[in-house]
Amino acid sequence: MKKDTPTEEKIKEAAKTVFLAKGFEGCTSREIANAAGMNVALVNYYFRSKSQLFKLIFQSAVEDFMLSMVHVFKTEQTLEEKIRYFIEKEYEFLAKHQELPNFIINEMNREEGCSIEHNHHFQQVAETGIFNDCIKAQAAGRMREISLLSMILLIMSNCHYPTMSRKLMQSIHQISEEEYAAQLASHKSHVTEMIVAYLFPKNSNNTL
Amino acid sequence: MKKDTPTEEKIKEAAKTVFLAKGFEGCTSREIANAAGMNVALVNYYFRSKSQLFKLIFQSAVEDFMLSMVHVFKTEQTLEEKIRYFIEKEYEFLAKHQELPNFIINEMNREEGCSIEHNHHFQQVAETGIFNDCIKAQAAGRMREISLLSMILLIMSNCHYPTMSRKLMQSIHQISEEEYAAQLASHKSHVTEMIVAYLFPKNSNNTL
DNA sequence: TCTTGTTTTAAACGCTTGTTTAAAAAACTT
DNA sequence: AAGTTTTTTAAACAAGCGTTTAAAACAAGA
Repeated sequence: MKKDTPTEEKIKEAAKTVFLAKGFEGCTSREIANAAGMNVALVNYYFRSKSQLFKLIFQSAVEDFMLSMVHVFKTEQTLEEKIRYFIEKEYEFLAKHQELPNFIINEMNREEGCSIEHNHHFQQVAETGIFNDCIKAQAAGRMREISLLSMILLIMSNCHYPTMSRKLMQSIHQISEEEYAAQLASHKSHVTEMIVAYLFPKNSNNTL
Repeated sequence: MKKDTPTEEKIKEAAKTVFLAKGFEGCTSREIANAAGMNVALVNYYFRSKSQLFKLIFQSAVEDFMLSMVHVFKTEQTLEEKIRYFIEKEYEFLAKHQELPNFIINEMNREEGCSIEHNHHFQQVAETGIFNDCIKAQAAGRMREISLLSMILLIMSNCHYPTMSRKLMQSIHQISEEEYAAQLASHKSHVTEMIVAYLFPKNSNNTL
């Protein structure tokens, strides 16, 4: 992997910012070039086309996304601790990368949109052994019988949606950016306790 | 409210389909006109501009969205029953209008995007008394202490996200549209039990 | 049937889009 | 320093965009 030129790097950075904020169709090549302080032609000189550049950014966004999971699941903890820690880290990560879930989901839904490179990333997550741990825990009766998909959906839904619907919720409840961020912090605890209580029902020390 | 002409109606219908599928920036005036089998100029003749037409569609989408809630909350049931029934109806509704949550959330996030008309719709939901019921139930200790925003987030997250992330989840788990739809059905039960168990912790008959 | 007003059409408008070009500037190489 | 390659530039390209126009087609009343 040879090093990128400074120009190449600046364009990539600008592209990431602009694409994440506005999506592929919501911005122009010139907008990206301006954000990078470069000539428009350089976008095509270094990346051939707008869509080629987008694919690059999209793949790296998916990578960011997945790597934050892998890191958590590699730790030495009980399954329940891992899930608690994961939700914690996910909220932390999403606070820094607010547009990421929407960006990925939109792009996947778009016609002629990018697809995720042959589940290579998901493979990495699987290799942490997290899913095997779940299956074992279920067999031992320590964890509720639930499909992996459902489990992932439960966790993702309650982590991603609150960030994705930020503007909608602010509008509905008439609250500011800061108030919403504060609400998210307490929501995170609810989410954690709710999911843990549901997935590990034997630990019935879950009152108020 | 005077009746629309057939042409006007056809364009609106086509616009709803196209806008919901591709978003404002993802489609063209000509695309909408073609879908309606009409001349491009008619879009401007009847609706002045593409964005004016979009605003119309957006507002009606928000209305659909909210009215499905109002209907459920007006029924005569206990709070717990209402929430169960709501999740049931919401999954049913979303199966028919898959693009709706993404459409609204995207539009709210877009710069220069539409905003929701001064919480008029949310007011309607509030008028069903559902929120007062919650506050009362919390005061009586029948319901967990949790902010209204958090409660709404819990329910919305677990209803909307599974539909919104359909393509992403299919790609990750390598399953077909039909398989995913089937999984959603069983996921709905998990979501219902999990949320009800968390919101009404005294009914501790929630084992496996 | 002629007149008036409305609806529909094809064509054009000016502008922006992604991309290419050909020349200028800068950076290496020997 | 001269020659060669790489990088950057301003300008242009065709295509597509939202919108307007002016004429044609249609409808309704007198």
